[in-house]
Amino acid sequence: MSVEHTILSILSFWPSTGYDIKSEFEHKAAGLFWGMSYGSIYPKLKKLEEEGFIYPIEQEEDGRKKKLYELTPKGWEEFENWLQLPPAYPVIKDELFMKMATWHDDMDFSILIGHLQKRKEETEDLLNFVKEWPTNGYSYVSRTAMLSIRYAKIRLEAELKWIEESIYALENDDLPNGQDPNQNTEKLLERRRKAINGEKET
Amino acid sequence: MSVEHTILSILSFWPSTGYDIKSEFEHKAAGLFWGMSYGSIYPKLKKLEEEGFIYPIEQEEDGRKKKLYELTPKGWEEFENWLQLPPAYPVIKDELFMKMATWHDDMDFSILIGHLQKRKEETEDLLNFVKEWPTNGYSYVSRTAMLSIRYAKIRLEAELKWIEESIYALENDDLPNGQDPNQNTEKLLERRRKAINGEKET
DNA sequence: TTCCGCATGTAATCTGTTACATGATTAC
DNA sequence: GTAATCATGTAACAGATTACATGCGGAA
Repeated sequence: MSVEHTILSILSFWPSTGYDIKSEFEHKAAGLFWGMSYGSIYPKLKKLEEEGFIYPIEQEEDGRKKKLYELTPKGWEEFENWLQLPPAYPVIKDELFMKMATWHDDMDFSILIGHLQKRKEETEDLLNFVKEWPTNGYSYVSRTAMLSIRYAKIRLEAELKWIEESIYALENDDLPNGQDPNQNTEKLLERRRKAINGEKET
Repeated sequence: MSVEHTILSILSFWPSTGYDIKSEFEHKAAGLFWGMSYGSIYPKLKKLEEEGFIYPIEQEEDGRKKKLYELTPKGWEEFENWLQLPPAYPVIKDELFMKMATWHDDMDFSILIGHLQKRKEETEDLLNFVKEWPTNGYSYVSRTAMLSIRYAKIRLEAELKWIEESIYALENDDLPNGQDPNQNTEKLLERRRKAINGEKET
Protein backbone atom coordinates (compact mmCIF):
# COMPACT_ATOMS: atom_id res chain seq x y z
CA MET A 1 0.00 0.00 0.00
CA SER A 2 1.39 3.33 -0.99
CA VAL A 3 1.62 6.49 1.09
CA GLU A 4 -0.19 8.28 -1.73
CA HIS A 5 -3.31 6.15 -1.47
CA THR A 6 -3.26 6.34 2.30
CA ILE A 7 -3.29 10.13 2.06
CA LEU A 8 -6.19 10.02 -0.40
CA SER A 9 -8.04 7.77 2.10
CA ILE A 10 -7.62 10.27 4.92
CA LEU A 11 -8.70 13.14 2.69
CA SER A 12 -11.82 11.20 1.66
CA PHE A 13 -13.14 11.67 5.21
CA TRP A 14 -12.61 15.44 5.31
CA PRO A 15 -10.17 18.05 3.99
CA SER A 16 -6.98 17.97 6.06
CA THR A 17 -3.57 19.56 6.47
CA GLY A 18 -0.30 17.63 6.51
CA TYR A 19 -0.29 18.04 10.25
CA ASP A 20 -3.81 16.61 10.55
CA ILE A 21 -2.80 13.56 8.54
CA LYS A 22 0.11 12.89 10.85
CA SER A 23 -2.16 13.28 13.92
CA GLU A 24 -4.61 10.80 12.45
CA PHE A 25 -1.92 8.11 12.65
CA GLU A 26 -0.45 9.29 15.90
CA HIS A 27 -3.46 9.59 18.18
CA LYS A 28 -6.28 7.83 16.39
CA ALA A 29 -7.52 4.46 15.22
CA ALA A 30 -5.81 4.74 11.83
CA GLY A 31 -2.54 4.32 13.70
CA LEU A 32 -3.50 0.72 14.45
CA PHE A 33 -3.04 -0.19 10.81
CA TRP A 34 -0.66 2.34 9.39
CA GLY A 35 1.77 5.18 10.01
CA MET A 36 3.94 7.75 8.26
CA SER A 37 6.24 10.70 9.01
CA TYR A 38 6.26 14.36 7.97
CA GLY A 39 9.20 13.63 5.72
CA SER A 40 6.87 11.46 3.64
CA ILE A 41 3.65 13.44 3.98
CA TYR A 42 4.60 16.91 2.81
CA PRO A 43 6.52 15.90 -0.33
CA LYS A 44 3.69 13.51 -1.26
CA LEU A 45 1.04 16.21 -0.80
CA LYS A 46 3.03 18.40 -3.18
CA LYS A 47 3.30 15.57 -5.67
CA LEU A 48 -0.41 14.69 -5.44
CA GLU A 49 -1.27 18.35 -6.04
CA GLU A 50 0.99 18.57 -9.09
CA GLU A 51 -0.64 15.46 -10.51
CA GLY A 52 -4.11 16.91 -10.03
CA PHE A 53 -5.44 14.49 -7.39
CA ILE A 54 -5.81 17.09 -4.65
CA TYR A 55 -5.96 20.87 -4.37
CA PRO A 56 -5.13 23.19 -1.48
CA ILE A 57 -7.59 25.45 0.34
CA GLU A 58 -5.58 28.18 2.07
CA GLN A 59 -7.16 28.93 5.42
CA GLU A 60 -6.75 31.81 7.80
CA GLU A 61 -8.16 30.34 11.02
CA ASP A 62 -7.62 32.18 14.33
CA GLY A 63 -5.07 34.31 12.52
CA ARG A 64 -3.07 31.13 11.98
CA LYS A 65 -2.66 30.10 8.36
CA LYS A 66 -2.81 26.53 7.18
CA LYS A 67 -3.18 24.57 3.99
CA LEU A 68 -6.15 22.22 3.89
CA TYR A 69 -6.13 19.77 1.02
CA GLU A 70 -9.27 18.47 -0.70
CA LEU A 71 -9.76 15.73 -3.30
CA THR A 72 -10.36 16.68 -6.93
CA PRO A 73 -12.78 14.61 -9.06
CA LYS A 74 -9.69 12.87 -10.44
CA GLY A 75 -8.58 12.27 -6.85
CA TRP A 76 -11.89 10.62 -5.93
CA GLU A 77 -11.66 8.43 -8.98
CA GLU A 78 -8.10 7.34 -8.22
CA PHE A 79 -9.04 6.64 -4.59
CA GLU A 80 -12.05 4.50 -5.49
CA ASN A 81 -10.20 2.57 -8.16
CA TRP A 82 -7.56 1.78 -5.59
CA LEU A 83 -10.20 0.60 -3.10
CA GLN A 84 -11.32 -1.97 -5.63
CA LEU A 85 -7.89 -3.53 -6.12
CA PRO A 86 -7.42 -6.67 -4.01
CA PRO A 87 -5.26 -5.85 -0.98
CA ALA A 88 -1.90 -7.58 -0.55
CA TYR A 89 -1.58 -10.16 2.21
CA PRO A 90 0.01 -8.49 5.22
CA VAL A 91 3.43 -9.51 6.49
CA ILE A 92 3.53 -10.27 10.19
CA LYS A 93 6.86 -8.79 11.16
CA ASP A 94 7.06 -9.41 14.83
CA GLU A 95 10.33 -9.40 16.71
CA LEU A 96 8.79 -11.15 19.73
CA PHE A 97 7.93 -14.29 17.76
CA MET A 98 11.26 -14.31 16.00
CA LYS A 99 13.03 -14.10 19.35
CA MET A 100 10.79 -16.66 20.92
CA ALA A 101 11.25 -19.14 18.09
CA THR A 102 14.99 -18.86 18.44
CA TRP A 103 15.28 -18.97 22.23
CA HIS A 104 17.69 -21.66 23.40
CA ASP A 105 16.66 -24.26 25.90
CA ASP A 106 19.49 -23.29 28.20
CA MET A 107 18.88 -19.55 28.12
CA ASP A 108 17.09 -17.93 31.02
CA PHE A 109 13.33 -18.19 30.45
CA SER A 110 12.64 -15.42 32.93
CA ILE A 111 13.81 -12.84 30.38
CA LEU A 112 11.48 -14.25 27.76
CA ILE A 113 8.68 -14.13 30.32
CA GLY A 114 9.56 -10.47 30.89
CA HIS A 115 9.18 -9.80 27.17
CA LEU A 116 5.79 -11.47 27.23
CA GLN A 117 4.66 -9.47 30.25
CA LYS A 118 5.64 -6.22 28.55
CA ARG A 119 3.73 -7.27 25.44
CA LYS A 120 0.75 -8.14 27.60
CA GLU A 121 0.59 -4.63 29.03
CA GLU A 122 0.95 -3.03 25.63
CA THR A 123 -1.74 -5.24 24.18
CA GLU A 124 -4.09 -4.48 27.05
CA ASP A 125 -3.61 -0.74 26.51
CA LEU A 126 -4.37 -1.10 22.83
CA LEU A 127 -7.39 -3.26 23.55
CA ASN A 128 -8.80 -0.64 25.92
CA PHE A 129 -8.33 2.01 23.28
CA VAL A 130 -10.01 -0.16 20.65
CA LYS A 131 -12.95 -0.85 22.94
CA GLU A 132 -13.50 2.79 23.91
CA TRP A 133 -12.93 4.34 20.51
CA PRO A 134 -16.27 3.54 18.86
CA THR A 135 -18.26 4.88 21.83
CA ASN A 136 -16.16 7.86 22.92
CA GLY A 137 -18.86 10.29 21.79
CA TYR A 138 -16.87 12.36 19.32
CA SER A 139 -14.93 10.21 16.84
CA TYR A 140 -16.40 9.36 13.49
CA VAL A 141 -16.64 5.61 12.98
CA SER A 142 -18.45 4.39 9.88
CA ARG A 143 -20.27 1.06 9.85
CA THR A 144 -17.57 -0.66 7.82
CA ALA A 145 -14.92 0.92 10.05
CA MET A 146 -16.70 -0.87 12.90
CA LEU A 147 -15.85 -4.15 11.21
CA SER A 148 -12.17 -3.17 11.12
CA ILE A 149 -12.28 -2.27 14.78
CA ARG A 150 -13.99 -5.55 15.58
CA TYR A 151 -11.12 -7.32 13.90
CA ALA A 152 -8.61 -5.44 16.02
CA LYS A 153 -10.58 -6.38 19.12
CA ILE A 154 -10.88 -10.08 18.27
CA ARG A 155 -7.25 -10.29 17.37
CA LEU A 156 -5.96 -8.50 20.45
CA GLU A 157 -8.11 -10.70 22.68
CA ALA A 158 -6.72 -13.81 21.01
CA GLU A 159 -3.23 -12.44 21.49
CA LEU A 160 -3.82 -11.82 25.18
CA LYS A 161 -5.12 -15.32 25.69
CA TRP A 162 -2.03 -16.71 24.01
CA ILE A 163 0.33 -14.52 26.06
CA GLU A 164 -1.22 -15.74 29.30
CA GLU A 165 -1.00 -19.37 28.23
CA SER A 166 2.61 -18.91 27.18
CA ILE A 167 3.65 -17.25 30.41
CA TYR A 168 2.01 -20.09 32.33
CA ALA A 169 3.76 -22.72 30.21
CA LEU A 170 7.17 -21.08 30.63
CA GLU A 171 6.79 -20.52 34.36
CA ASN A 172 5.70 -24.09 35.03
CA ASP A 173 8.05 -25.72 32.55
CA ASP A 174 4.98 -27.03 30.76
CA LEU A 175 6.04 -26.30 27.20
CA PRO A 176 4.53 -28.18 24.27
CA ASN A 177 6.64 -30.81 22.57
CA GLY A 178 8.57 -29.70 19.54
CA GLN A 179 9.89 -31.76 16.64
CA ASP A 180 13.53 -32.65 16.47
CA PRO A 181 14.20 -35.59 14.12
CA ASN A 182 17.95 -34.86 13.82
CA GLN A 183 18.82 -34.01 17.42
CA ASN A 184 19.26 -30.38 16.49
CA THR A 185 18.74 -29.03 19.97
CA GLU A 186 21.72 -31.03 21.12
CA LYS A 187 23.90 -30.00 18.17
CA LEU A 188 22.95 -26.36 18.62
CA LEU A 189 23.77 -26.31 22.32
CA GLU A 190 27.05 -28.11 21.63
CA ARG A 191 28.08 -25.58 18.94
CA ARG A 192 27.23 -22.76 21.30
CA ARG A 193 29.12 -24.29 24.23
CA LYS A 194 32.20 -24.80 22.10
CA ALA A 195 32.15 -21.24 20.80
CA ILE A 196 31.73 -19.76 24.26
CA ASN A 197 34.26 -22.03 25.97
CA GLY A 198 36.73 -21.52 23.17
CA GLU A 199 36.42 -17.84 23.86
CA LYS A 200 37.11 -18.23 27.56
CA GLU A 201 40.17 -20.39 26.96
CA THR A 202 41.88 -17.83 24.76
CA MET B 1 14.39 -5.64 14.17
CA SER B 2 17.42 -5.52 11.96
CA VAL B 3 18.36 -7.81 9.11
CA GLU B 4 21.68 -8.37 10.86
CA HIS B 5 20.12 -9.89 13.95
CA THR B 6 17.74 -11.93 11.89
CA ILE B 7 20.70 -13.44 10.06
CA LEU B 8 22.44 -14.20 13.35
CA SER B 9 19.21 -15.92 14.50
CA ILE B 10 19.15 -18.18 11.47
CA LEU B 11 22.82 -19.01 11.85
CA SER B 12 22.25 -19.90 15.51
CA PHE B 13 20.31 -22.96 14.34
CA TRP B 14 23.01 -24.22 11.98
CA PRO B 15 25.68 -22.85 9.66
CA SER B 16 24.05 -21.62 6.45
CA THR B 17 24.75 -20.04 3.09
CA GLY B 18 23.09 -16.86 1.84
CA TYR B 19 20.90 -19.04 -0.30
CA ASP B 20 19.85 -21.15 2.70
CA ILE B 21 18.87 -18.02 4.62
CA LYS B 22 16.65 -16.84 1.79
CA SER B 23 15.01 -20.30 1.57
CA GLU B 24 14.31 -20.22 5.28
CA PHE B 25 12.05 -17.22 4.74
CA GLU B 26 10.64 -18.39 1.46
CA HIS B 27 9.51 -21.93 2.17
CA LYS B 28 9.57 -22.26 5.93
CA ALA B 29 7.93 -21.08 9.13
CA ALA B 30 10.33 -18.14 9.56
CA GLY B 31 8.57 -16.59 6.57
CA LEU B 32 5.47 -16.13 8.70
CA PHE B 33 7.21 -13.47 10.72
CA TRP B 34 9.89 -12.06 8.51
CA GLY B 35 11.45 -11.86 5.06
CA MET B 36 14.38 -10.51 3.11
CA SER B 37 15.94 -10.51 -0.35
CA TYR B 38 19.34 -11.51 -1.73
CA GLY B 39 20.12 -7.85 -2.19
CA SER B 40 20.06 -7.49 1.60
CA ILE B 41 21.46 -10.86 2.59
CA TYR B 42 24.78 -11.01 0.76
CA PRO B 43 25.99 -7.48 1.59
CA LYS B 44 25.01 -8.03 5.24
CA LEU B 45 26.85 -11.34 5.41
CA LYS B 46 29.93 -9.55 4.13
CA LYS B 47 29.50 -6.81 6.71
CA LEU B 48 28.91 -9.25 9.57
CA GLU B 49 32.06 -11.13 8.57
CA GLU B 50 34.12 -7.92 8.49
CA GLU B 51 32.86 -7.03 11.94
CA GLY B 52 33.82 -10.42 13.31
CA PHE B 53 30.37 -11.81 14.11
CA ILE B 54 30.50 -14.65 11.60
CA TYR B 55 33.11 -16.51 9.60
CA PRO B 56 32.85 -18.44 6.33
CA ILE B 57 33.45 -22.18 5.91
CA GLU B 58 34.21 -22.79 2.25
CA GLN B 59 32.63 -26.06 1.24
CA GLU B 60 33.13 -28.28 -1.76
CA GLU B 61 30.02 -30.43 -1.53
CA ASP B 62 29.07 -32.64 -4.49
CA GLY B 63 31.63 -30.67 -6.48
CA ARG B 64 29.49 -27.60 -5.92
CA LYS B 65 31.18 -24.87 -3.95
CA LYS B 66 29.34 -22.83 -1.40
CA LYS B 67 30.09 -20.55 1.50
CA LEU B 68 28.61 -21.65 4.80
CA TYR B 69 28.70 -19.05 7.53
CA GLU B 70 29.09 -19.87 11.22
CA LEU B 71 28.81 -17.66 14.32
CA THR B 72 31.98 -16.58 16.10
CA PRO B 73 32.00 -16.31 19.92
CA LYS B 74 31.44 -12.58 19.42
CA GLY B 75 28.53 -13.43 17.13
CA TRP B 76 26.90 -15.65 19.77
CA GLU B 77 27.32 -12.92 22.32
CA GLU B 78 25.79 -10.26 20.08
CA PHE B 79 22.92 -12.60 19.23
CA GLU B 80 22.11 -13.40 22.84
CA ASN B 81 22.36 -9.80 23.96
CA TRP B 82 19.90 -8.91 21.25
CA LEU B 83 17.51 -11.67 22.39
CA GLN B 84 17.40 -10.05 25.80
CA LEU B 85 16.38 -6.62 24.54
CA PRO B 86 12.62 -6.08 24.77
CA PRO B 87 11.08 -6.46 21.31
CA ALA B 88 9.32 -3.47 19.72
CA TYR B 89 5.55 -3.59 19.43
CA PRO B 90 4.67 -4.73 15.93
CA VAL B 91 2.89 -2.42 13.51
CA ILE B 92 -0.13 -3.99 11.89
CA LYS B 93 0.14 -2.64 8.37
CA ASP B 94 -2.83 -4.13 6.64
CA GLU B 95 -4.27 -2.71 3.47
CA LEU B 96 -7.50 -4.68 3.87
CA PHE B 97 -8.42 -2.95 7.12
CA MET B 98 -7.44 0.44 5.81
CA LYS B 99 -9.65 -0.09 2.77
CA MET B 100 -12.49 -1.48 4.83
CA ALA B 101 -12.40 1.40 7.30
CA THR B 102 -12.61 3.85 4.45
CA TRP B 103 -15.29 2.13 2.35
CA HIS B 104 -18.20 4.44 1.54
CA ASP B 105 -21.74 3.45 2.34
CA ASP B 106 -22.76 3.94 -1.29
CA MET B 107 -19.92 1.92 -2.79
CA ASP B 108 -20.62 -1.60 -3.94
CA PHE B 109 -20.18 -3.96 -0.96
CA SER B 110 -19.79 -6.96 -3.25
CA ILE B 111 -16.26 -5.84 -4.09
CA LEU B 112 -15.37 -5.60 -0.43
CA ILE B 113 -16.85 -9.06 0.07
CA GLY B 114 -14.61 -10.26 -2.75
CA HIS B 115 -11.56 -8.87 -0.93
CA LEU B 116 -12.64 -10.69 2.20
CA GLN B 117 -13.14 -13.96 0.35
CA LYS B 118 -9.67 -13.73 -1.14
CA ARG B 119 -8.22 -13.07 2.30
CA LYS B 120 -10.16 -16.03 3.66
CA GLU B 121 -8.53 -18.40 1.19
CA GLU B 122 -5.06 -17.03 1.85
CA THR B 123 -5.56 -17.30 5.59
CA GLU B 124 -6.82 -20.88 5.31
CA ASP B 125 -3.73 -21.84 3.30
CA LEU B 126 -1.47 -20.32 5.91
CA LEU B 127 -3.37 -21.98 8.70
CA ASN B 128 -2.99 -25.38 7.07
CA PHE B 129 0.73 -24.81 6.74
CA VAL B 130 0.99 -23.74 10.37
CA LYS B 131 -0.92 -26.81 11.54
CA GLU B 132 1.15 -29.28 9.52
CA TRP B 133 4.55 -27.75 10.08
CA PRO B 134 5.25 -29.00 13.62
CA THR B 135 4.35 -32.59 12.73
CA ASN B 136 5.73 -32.91 9.18
CA GLY B 137 8.41 -35.30 10.36
CA TYR B 138 11.50 -33.46 9.18
CA SER B 139 11.49 -29.80 10.28
CA TYR B 140 13.20 -28.75 13.45
CA VAL B 141 10.80 -27.06 15.84
CA SER B 142 12.07 -26.24 19.31
CA ARG B 143 9.72 -26.13 22.28
CA THR B 144 9.67 -22.35 22.42
CA ALA B 145 9.18 -22.23 18.64
CA MET B 146 6.04 -24.31 19.28
CA LEU B 147 4.72 -21.38 21.30
CA SER B 148 5.30 -19.05 18.35
CA ILE B 149 3.51 -21.43 16.05
CA ARG B 150 0.65 -21.70 18.51
CA TYR B 151 0.33 -17.95 18.37
CA ALA B 152 0.16 -18.00 14.59
CA LYS B 153 -2.53 -20.69 14.80
CA ILE B 154 -4.67 -18.87 17.36
CA ARG B 155 -4.38 -15.63 15.50
CA LEU B 156 -5.21 -17.06 12.09
CA GLU B 157 -8.22 -18.87 13.54
CA ALA B 158 -9.44 -15.63 15.10
CA GLU B 159 -8.95 -13.91 11.76
CA LEU B 160 -10.96 -16.56 9.93
CA LYS B 161 -13.80 -16.28 12.38
CA TRP B 162 -13.87 -12.53 11.91
CA ILE B 163 -13.77 -12.80 8.10
CA GLU B 164 -16.75 -15.12 8.12
CA GLU B 165 -18.72 -12.86 10.44
CA SER B 166 -17.89 -9.84 8.31
CA ILE B 167 -18.91 -11.47 5.04
CA TYR B 168 -22.19 -12.48 6.65
CA ALA B 169 -22.80 -8.96 7.97
CA LEU B 170 -22.07 -7.38 4.59
CA GLU B 171 -24.14 -9.86 2.63
CA ASN B 172 -27.16 -9.48 4.88
CA ASP B 173 -26.82 -5.75 5.45
CA ASP B 174 -26.40 -6.52 9.12
CA LEU B 175 -23.49 -4.17 9.87
CA PRO B 176 -22.80 -2.96 13.40
CA ASN B 177 -23.72 0.62 14.23
CA GLY B 178 -20.96 3.17 13.93
CA GLN B 179 -20.56 6.50 15.66
CA ASP B 180 -21.31 9.68 13.75
CA PRO B 181 -21.93 12.65 16.08
CA ASN B 182 -21.37 15.25 13.34
CA GLN B 183 -23.24 13.67 10.44
CA ASN B 184 -19.97 12.91 8.72
CA THR B 185 -21.31 10.14 6.53
CA GLU B 186 -23.73 12.61 5.00
CA LYS B 187 -21.08 15.30 4.52
CA LEU B 188 -18.69 12.83 3.02
CA LEU B 189 -21.21 11.48 0.52
CA GLU B 190 -22.24 15.02 -0.34
CA ARG B 191 -18.64 16.13 -1.00
CA ARG B 192 -18.14 13.08 -3.16
CA ARG B 193 -21.35 13.61 -5.12
CA LYS B 194 -20.47 17.22 -5.80
CA ALA B 195 -16.98 16.35 -6.99
CA ILE B 196 -18.21 13.61 -9.29
CA ASN B 197 -21.18 15.55 -10.66
CA GLY B 198 -19.07 18.66 -11.12
CA GLU B 199 -16.79 16.53 -13.21
CA LYS B 200 -19.60 15.26 -15.43
CA GLU B 201 -20.98 18.79 -16.03
CA THR B 202 -17.73 20.16 -17.34
C1' DT C 1 8.70 34.47 29.24
C1' DT C 2 8.99 30.06 28.50
C1' DC C 3 7.12 25.92 27.00
C1' DC C 4 3.87 23.28 24.43
C1' DG C 5 0.97 22.40 20.49
C1' DC C 6 0.03 23.78 15.84
C1' DA C 7 2.02 24.06 11.29
C1' DT C 8 5.22 23.52 7.08
C1' DG C 9 8.99 22.03 5.00
C1' DT C 10 13.93 20.06 3.45
C1' DA C 11 18.47 17.48 3.32
C1' DA C 12 20.91 13.76 4.65
C1' DT C 13 20.59 9.31 5.53
C1' DC C 14 19.13 4.66 5.94
C1' DT C 15 17.23 0.41 4.58
C1' DG C 16 15.76 -2.50 1.57
C1' DT C 17 14.07 -4.23 -3.12
C1' DT C 18 14.34 -5.15 -8.11
C1' DA C 19 16.64 -6.38 -11.81
C1' DC C 20 20.44 -7.98 -13.68
C1' DA C 21 24.80 -10.89 -14.45
C1' DT C 22 26.88 -15.28 -13.98
C1' DG C 23 27.47 -20.07 -13.75
C1' DA C 24 27.24 -24.95 -11.93
C1' DT C 25 24.45 -29.12 -11.17
C1' DT C 26 20.41 -32.01 -11.30
C1' DA C 27 15.98 -33.85 -12.78
C1' DC C 28 13.14 -34.82 -16.57
C1' DG D 1 19.20 -30.86 -24.16
C1' DT D 2 16.78 -27.98 -21.48
C1' DA D 3 14.39 -26.35 -17.59
C1' DA D 4 14.59 -25.94 -12.69
C1' DT D 5 17.19 -25.44 -8.68
C1' DC D 6 21.37 -24.26 -6.25
C1' DA D 7 24.48 -20.50 -5.54
C1' DT D 8 26.75 -15.68 -5.25
C1' DG D 9 26.85 -11.22 -6.03
C1' DT D 10 26.16 -5.93 -7.57
C1' DA D 11 24.11 -1.48 -9.28
C1' DA D 12 20.35 1.26 -9.69
C1' DC D 13 16.53 2.58 -7.58
C1' DA D 14 12.57 3.19 -4.38
C1' DG D 15 10.72 4.33 -0.24
C1' DA D 16 10.70 6.13 4.00
C1' DT D 17 12.81 8.10 8.42
C1' DT D 18 15.52 11.29 11.22
C1' DA D 19 17.05 15.44 12.26
C1' DC D 20 16.98 19.87 11.46
C1' DA D 21 15.17 24.72 10.42
C1' DT D 22 11.52 27.91 11.07
C1' DG D 23 7.77 30.39 13.11
C1' DC D 24 3.07 31.50 15.26
C1' DG D 25 -0.33 31.38 19.14
C1' DG D 26 -1.93 30.22 23.59
C1' DA D 27 -1.37 28.67 28.33
C1' DA D 28 1.14 28.57 32.74
